[in-house]
Amino acid sequence: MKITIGEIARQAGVSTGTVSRVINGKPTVATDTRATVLAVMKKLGYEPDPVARELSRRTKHTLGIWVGAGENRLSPYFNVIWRALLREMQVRATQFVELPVDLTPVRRKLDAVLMFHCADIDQRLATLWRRGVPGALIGHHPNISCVAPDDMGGGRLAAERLLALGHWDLLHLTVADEHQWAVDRAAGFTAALAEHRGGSLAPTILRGGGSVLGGYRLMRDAWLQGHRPTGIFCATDEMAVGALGALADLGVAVPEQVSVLGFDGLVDLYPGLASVAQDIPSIAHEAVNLALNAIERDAIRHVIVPVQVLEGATLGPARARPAR
Amino acid sequence: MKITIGEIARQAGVSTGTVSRVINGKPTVATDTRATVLAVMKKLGYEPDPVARELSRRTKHTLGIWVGAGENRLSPYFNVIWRALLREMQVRATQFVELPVDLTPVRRKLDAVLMFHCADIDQRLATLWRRGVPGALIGHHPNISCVAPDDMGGGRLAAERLLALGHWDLLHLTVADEHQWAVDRAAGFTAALAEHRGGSLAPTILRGGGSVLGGYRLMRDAWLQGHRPTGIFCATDEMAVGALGALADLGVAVPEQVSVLGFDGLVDLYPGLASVAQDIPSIAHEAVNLALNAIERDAIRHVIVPVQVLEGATLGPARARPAR
DNA sequence: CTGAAAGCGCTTACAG
DNA sequence: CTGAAAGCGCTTACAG
Repeated sequence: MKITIGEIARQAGVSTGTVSRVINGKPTVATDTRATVLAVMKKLGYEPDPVARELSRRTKHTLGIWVGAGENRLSPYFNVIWRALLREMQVRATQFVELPVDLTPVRRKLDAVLMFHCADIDQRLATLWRRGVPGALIGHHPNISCVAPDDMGGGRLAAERLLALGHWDLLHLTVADEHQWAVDRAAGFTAALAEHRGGSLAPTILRGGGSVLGGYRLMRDAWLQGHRPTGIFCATDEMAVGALGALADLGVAVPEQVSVLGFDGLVDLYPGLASVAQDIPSIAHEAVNLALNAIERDAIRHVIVPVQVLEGATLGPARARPAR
Repeated sequence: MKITIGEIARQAGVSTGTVSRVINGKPTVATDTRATVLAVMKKLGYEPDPVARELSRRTKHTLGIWVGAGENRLSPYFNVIWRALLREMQVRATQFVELPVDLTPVRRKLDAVLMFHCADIDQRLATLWRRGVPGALIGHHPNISCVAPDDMGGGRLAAERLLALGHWDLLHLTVADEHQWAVDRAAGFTAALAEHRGGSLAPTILRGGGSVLGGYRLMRDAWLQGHRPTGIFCATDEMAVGALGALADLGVAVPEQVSVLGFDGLVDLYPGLASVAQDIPSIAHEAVNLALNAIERDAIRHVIVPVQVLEGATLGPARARPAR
């Protein structure tokens, strides 16, 4: 039998109204009443039915997702985070609508808008402000609640992992466009290498397209121009896949001759790909949280979600350093 | 004011129960009563509230989506169809769960399962049959309701479009794996070329990986081996993007020297890409329909959704044929 | 701080 | 074939 609010109320000896209040964190509940109810809920493993909540709430929450014009909606990363967002909203039974790039004709009432960081973010925030719609952002901005992966820390982790494997000639492939995440990943990587105890190292940084083909071309051209790195850190897994493709075409053995480390954690992209993984479910969870909180005009919060290195077959010890 | 079932009932002069019955297509409604209600619904632009339906339905429908082990869940195509499916289920307020490759440990009751065609489809159908779970398939199979794009017809359309532009040396890039859709696209393409009034043509067919990189390599190698087609038909847009990348690297002008036509209609993948477009929203709609109908043990149906050629900048008239 | 009650928009036995 | 009524699982004024 599905366990409902009524059952909780019965076992806790209170009314369903009170149970509802504790579920929704209303302040008007006595501390010990709250404790009792919470205890019963936990004991029974109760979870509110999102469908019922949505139906009974007078004003339904609908969240708009506003994707920038430049965002590649077909990229694997976007794919994964999009699914995570939808799943999150499904759990909360929140309606969502994907907003067109041009918001002008949208008449529908939006309770809040979730955005990805994009070039014209300031303009977008102004638009929302004008319409009085609160929002949250996946990315960085001082004037709005944000959530982002720890790009800088991830860059450091990448460096540390490669250093631990003895790598001494590092290449960083990243995107030509000035994305904050790309800047941060490169900065973290560079900083950690500079601080290396075994002697300060500076990576070669090459910039190009962020897709598989971009990574392919960067890697191929770098190799043909004589670059012979021991370790390669790519700003995205897509670029890493491209780089691996180029290395394969060039007959370079991975990881024997060179190690490759990606960023994002989309290991399904390539069997055995090592990557600095984002915690995408957490990012999605926080993002929806922030957007929903923004409806209540909560304080602006900035959340940084940790990343971690996923080991893989593309990572190995560095080849020996030639005697100087 | 939101328009509800009660308002319809009032204006149609019937009870809400009756309105509900016509909404749900129950047979026990008089023909003219049904007509009246339908008319009022249309006049008011009424749409049932999916949340309310879901809540009041005694047994909630939950649809499982069972993705094959070999399916690339990060591909743009999968991406798009997945989103279309979720949107469809959102509209119907149907719960959905993504099923693990191994169904054995799944205890949750599934009302129906939606699958993509995959290598071990027979085995999967047997599993469902054993568990008494109905299903539907995106792809082809005689024993279950299916929906698929018109792959064969799309192959023909591709040929006809290229012939109309005067192309006379055709290359078809496709996947090495024996997917039914790939077989059908190639078959339609080949058949239409063979029937060409200006004289029967046979395309060169090259097989490789289905990704961007696969298309890149096939195209590059073909060109380096001396192939000089006037028109190229790729079995997927991803391959087309790869082929375009290779042509760019080789300094071949598109469409002046060679035309490229993809398949799927994911034009966001590459600005100006011409493609035989699938009607993905319709496919998703039909798929969810079939799965839901399967719950009622409806007859097996096979639906083929039409495709159409999307023009684009990668398509142009063929270069002149050298005198023989 | 808390309870009793109405209501969200639909569906579905139960009668007739 | 159709209506009246109960109910899905919650939330929220309204009283107290």
